[in-house]
Amino acid sequence: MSKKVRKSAPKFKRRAEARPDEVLDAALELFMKKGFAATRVEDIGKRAGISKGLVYQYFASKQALMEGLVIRAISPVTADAMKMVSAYEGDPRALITMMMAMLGSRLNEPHILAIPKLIMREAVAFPEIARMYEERVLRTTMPVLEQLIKKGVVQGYFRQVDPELTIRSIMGPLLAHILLAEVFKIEPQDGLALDRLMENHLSILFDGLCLPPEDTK
Amino acid sequence: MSKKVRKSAPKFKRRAEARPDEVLDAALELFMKKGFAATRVEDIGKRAGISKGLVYQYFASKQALMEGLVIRAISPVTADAMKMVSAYEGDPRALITMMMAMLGSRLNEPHILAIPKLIMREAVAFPEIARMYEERVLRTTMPVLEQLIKKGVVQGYFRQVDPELTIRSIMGPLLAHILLAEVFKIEPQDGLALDRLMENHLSILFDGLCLPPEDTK
Amino acid sequence: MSKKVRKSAPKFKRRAEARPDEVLDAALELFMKKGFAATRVEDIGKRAGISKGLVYQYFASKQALMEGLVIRAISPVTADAMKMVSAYEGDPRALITMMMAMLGSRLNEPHILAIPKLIMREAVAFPEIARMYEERVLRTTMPVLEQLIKKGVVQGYFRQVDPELTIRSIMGPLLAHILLAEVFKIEPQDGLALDRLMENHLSILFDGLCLPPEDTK
Amino acid sequence: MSKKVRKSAPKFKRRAEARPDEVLDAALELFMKKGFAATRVEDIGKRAGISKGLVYQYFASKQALMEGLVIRAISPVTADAMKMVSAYEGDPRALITMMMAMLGSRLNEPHILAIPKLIMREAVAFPEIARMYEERVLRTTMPVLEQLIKKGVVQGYFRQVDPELTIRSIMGPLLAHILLAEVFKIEPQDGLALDRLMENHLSILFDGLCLPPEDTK
DNA sequence: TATGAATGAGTGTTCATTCAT
DNA sequence: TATGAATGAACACTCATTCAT
Repeated sequence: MSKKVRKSAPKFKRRAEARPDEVLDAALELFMKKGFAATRVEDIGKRAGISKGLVYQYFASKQALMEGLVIRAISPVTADAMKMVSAYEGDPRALITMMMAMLGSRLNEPHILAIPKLIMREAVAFPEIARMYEERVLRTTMPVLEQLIKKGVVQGYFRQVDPELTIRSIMGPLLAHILLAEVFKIEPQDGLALDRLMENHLSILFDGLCLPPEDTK
Repeated sequence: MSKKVRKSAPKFKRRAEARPDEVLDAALELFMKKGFAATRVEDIGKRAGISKGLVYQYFASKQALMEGLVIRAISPVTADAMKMVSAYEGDPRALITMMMAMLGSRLNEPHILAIPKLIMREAVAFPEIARMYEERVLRTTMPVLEQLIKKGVVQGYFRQVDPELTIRSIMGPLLAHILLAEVFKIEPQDGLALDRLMENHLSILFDGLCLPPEDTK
Repeated sequence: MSKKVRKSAPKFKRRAEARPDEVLDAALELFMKKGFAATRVEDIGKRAGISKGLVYQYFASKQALMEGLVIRAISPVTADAMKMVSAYEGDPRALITMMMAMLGSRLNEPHILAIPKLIMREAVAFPEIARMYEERVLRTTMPVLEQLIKKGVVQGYFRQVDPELTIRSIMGPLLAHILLAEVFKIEPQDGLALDRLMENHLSILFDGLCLPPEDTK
Repeated sequence: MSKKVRKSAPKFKRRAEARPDEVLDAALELFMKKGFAATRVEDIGKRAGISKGLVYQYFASKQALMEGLVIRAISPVTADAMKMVSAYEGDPRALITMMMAMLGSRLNEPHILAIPKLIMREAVAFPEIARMYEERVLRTTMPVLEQLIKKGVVQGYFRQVDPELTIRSIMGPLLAHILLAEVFKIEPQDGLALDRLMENHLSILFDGLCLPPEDTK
């Protein structure tokens, strides 16, 4: 019974369509900056330019924001790229190089990069979300990439190697760099660094780290 | 790691010196399992077999527990291994292989592995800790490892490569595997997988992924 | 991470044993005065002389307070009185009169009366509690009371009447008075009123409202 | 009571006059089912087939809905019935029996019954409303009913009894039954039960519970 | 040293109420 | 007239931290 009547002048704004997306943007930004637990729903609202209560109009709970973030990020990632890859027929090295470059530049967009970073961080608190990400992203991409290696082996481009482990060798430094950069704020010349890392890395992968035997002689 | 809660007869007198360590063990276990924010100080005490209040006798705050964890983990890692490495003179490939094996087996101990994983996760909330870890661990090890590559190049074992980036190429898959395994619970045949991954990875690094030119002909 | 350190001087008190009971007393008082929904847990604590947080040490939730209230009230009511009744052998009118007097005086204690009044009010919001009350109190007392009427009929004290409905005729005005008094604040000379009501009521029940036939002639 | 939510084609033009009534119907239904506090204004609107905002066009606040409910219920009850009663001249037992029957059947209509039940429940939160109900309903009816008893005594139909208390004896079981039925969901054969209760009750009241003296002899 | 009772700041969430459209 | 987007006060509940014992 102790409801009080409004007293101060509220300022309304009204503009409903793009809101959920803006709220997700705000949530992502804050989750990244302070972590899920330390982010207040009210602050998400504030950053999205709306009130706390309106956030709940779009997302049923703070956790639903987290889920919404992942859902939104998952769809576009998967299908197209993989279709292209599985249709490719020539020298796999060219494709791998291209893909790594593309992936690198994609992951350079904070918007995209943020999601795997976020999942990585909050996976313990949200096992279902990590599972969902694995299911939808990893389970889709890994087999295709492994096929790529297998074809390369069959067609005589590569030595006999374990496809799955090789994929990990290829992707590993990229992921490790991203994740460590996240933690240790290696951001100044970030874009550059990533390109150079991948170039160096692929050159090693394809040519080997060691000097070729004939040069050694 | 697997401390049980003492409930009945305490041995003789509580060896108070070992306490902080047991508290840290408990904290580490819980921080790993549920994350820092979701772990209650009381539960840490319970797992260490003491009361909530006594935890505060040893650590001034929950955050101090986090710091204590990192402090404790940092010292032993650095010095010895690096001294050994910088003194090494022979074929760097052998040393790298050995080191990766050693690192892999060390990181297979959950006790050791937990710290970098924890830092990775909670770095956002504890920037100082991430900084401290970078300062004390990374800044010490990276230059030594880079020297190893440089020497390898100078002595004619390796091609001309960027030492820093190459270290990242070498370490990347190991780190990536560990971190992704963490998130996506790739644990069944974990130990094995890591060994095989490193073997495959180093073989690629050293020999190259591609078939040698004379075989191609 | 935004936990602040205590600043003001807290005053502790410490005295644990009788606390849950005191909390229930406070809760009962406030639930009666303002209703369940309008009562704040903090106010319950305040009235019990403790903090909000400590209330939760004893009762897991606000609703648990409600349940605790009913549990506490239920036990003493049932058994003893009913045992006495079922052992009684003489003129049931005397027993009924006595029981109504006793019931009336018991229900005059606000402590006792409050529970059925509370249940009545909040039953909609807590159907399980109403059910529990019915189960434990009504199901125990009604059959015994009906037996009393049946015996009275068998032993020639009463006319052939429906035992259950007759119990309701007997108890009805008492209950109705209590409940209406609650709502319409008929409290000034409450005690008196209730006694007089019961006396008048039982006299009517036993002798009938109408003049006896011989006086009518 | 059983208004359905209009979803599609609205008749012609909304007959705005009937709206407040429909809103009150919806409010009553929900207040009964879930209690005042647990009922959301939006749900009231939804059940009335209008929007939340429009509810506020008709009623200034949620509490005003409560008041409106009581206001609407109060008027029709009072005058007519009482006028009839005070004009009655014959054997008051017949009138009482008839009135109880009528009252019983009236109170069998959920629409009518709901108001006193609601007031009973929410009286604590709305003392003014309880007061209003007392003022307008009880203060009007009780004196008339008491007159009925007094006349019965004067005209030799009844023994010397306290009129007010006797009214309570007569009405008590009816009210008690209704209220307890409310709480404890005694609804299966409800209508029947009430009839039988009143029949049994009045028979006891008029003839007494005990066997008449001549039968005892 | 050791306990856990006690505190209260902090935050997720709800919902009555307002008002731009 | 009608809508529902928008607001923000209010409150249940948690838990780090303190301190009497």
